Amino acid sequence: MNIRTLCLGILFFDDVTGYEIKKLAAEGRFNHFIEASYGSIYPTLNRLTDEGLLVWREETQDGKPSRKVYSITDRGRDALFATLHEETRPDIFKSEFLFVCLYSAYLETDTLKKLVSTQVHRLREGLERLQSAAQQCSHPGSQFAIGYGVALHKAAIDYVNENKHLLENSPEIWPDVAAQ
Amino acid sequence: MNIRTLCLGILFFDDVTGYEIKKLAAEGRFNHFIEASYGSIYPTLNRLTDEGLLVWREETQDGKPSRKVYSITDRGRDALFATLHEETRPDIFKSEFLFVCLYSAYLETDTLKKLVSTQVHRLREGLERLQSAAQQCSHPGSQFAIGYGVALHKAAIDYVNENKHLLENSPEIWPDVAAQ
DNA sequence: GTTCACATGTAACAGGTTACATGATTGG
DNA sequence: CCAATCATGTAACCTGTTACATGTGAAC
Repeated sequence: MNIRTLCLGILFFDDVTGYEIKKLAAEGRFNHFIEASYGSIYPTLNRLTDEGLLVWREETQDGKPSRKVYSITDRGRDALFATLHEETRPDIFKSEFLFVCLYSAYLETDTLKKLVSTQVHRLREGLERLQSAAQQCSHPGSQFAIGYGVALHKAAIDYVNENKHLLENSPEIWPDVAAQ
Repeated sequence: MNIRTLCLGILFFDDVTGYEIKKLAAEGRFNHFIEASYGSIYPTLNRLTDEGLLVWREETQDGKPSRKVYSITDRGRDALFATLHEETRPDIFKSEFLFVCLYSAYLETDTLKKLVSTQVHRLREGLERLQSAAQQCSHPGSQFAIGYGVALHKAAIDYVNENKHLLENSPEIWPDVAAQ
């Protein structure tokens, strides 16, 4: 999913600024399956505007800098839906955590304990973000997508808690540690 | 997880060729959380060799082209373990499937049915790949990592099967479809 | 005879990120 | 006064993919 489609997709729901797109991607209904930086968002918004898929208006606010609020155009909606009808590419999952786990038999108990606790902590944070996003979006597609994330986060937390002993006791390497 | 570390990580377990690294990343114990193309693997192997982290030998085989079999050096192992001790970056999950789901209320029933069946099909394939990898790797770290993937794939399949009605019936848009 | 699996590699390109640059206003 | 939040943007860089280029031998 590229930044271009993300911008169109967010602007389909709401008129927002580049700044807010980053927030929504990090915290809103998109939070668990997409990411974006300012360095990609702002140039993309300008390009989409040049192409006539977006328009913007300047909004002055007191107490805050003025901002460029973008809206999607009819042509923008068409472009979005053309993309939505293309065949989806497979999901991408990358995990440094699991990579390190492969070498658990060769790592110190402290390293492994920290690795696991960091992962569980991140999963719990992710779960909380999802649950707070779920309260803000009532419409069915978003509920489905957030529910998917919740289900996977819960499954991951449960799995790690039930199986972390496979990592942390390494009888081949530290029999004394395993014995305690 | 970059290709450099992937190469070192695979070569820690076995002496292999660039061609096999791609296969292992796609089918072996790494299959669900990493990806790599030849265009990144071959230049990386050459660079790691220049840096003294790998060595290679030519193996002639009858019936097949000769091949360059790489081995990790002591310095390569050191570099790998230095990386394994760095703080892991959070997992990355990207899903065009979930993105499209957000717009379910605006998509045709056929499009949604195909979307869901493609996703379930891919998840089942992924699950099979994981289960066949599990049979090949007995050591604890790999079992943990593969088990994590299995747990998440199963959770995803269950979630989609139990909740796809949220996507496919869109009463706001097609009341007649919802009524049947 | 042509397709498949094996095998290695390059070059152009795409799609990002990171760090930098700027600046207003609020709250501690 | 300093940090944080809001707000926009650029430029250099990095990492990796795609497409191309090449070649062997087996199986059908």
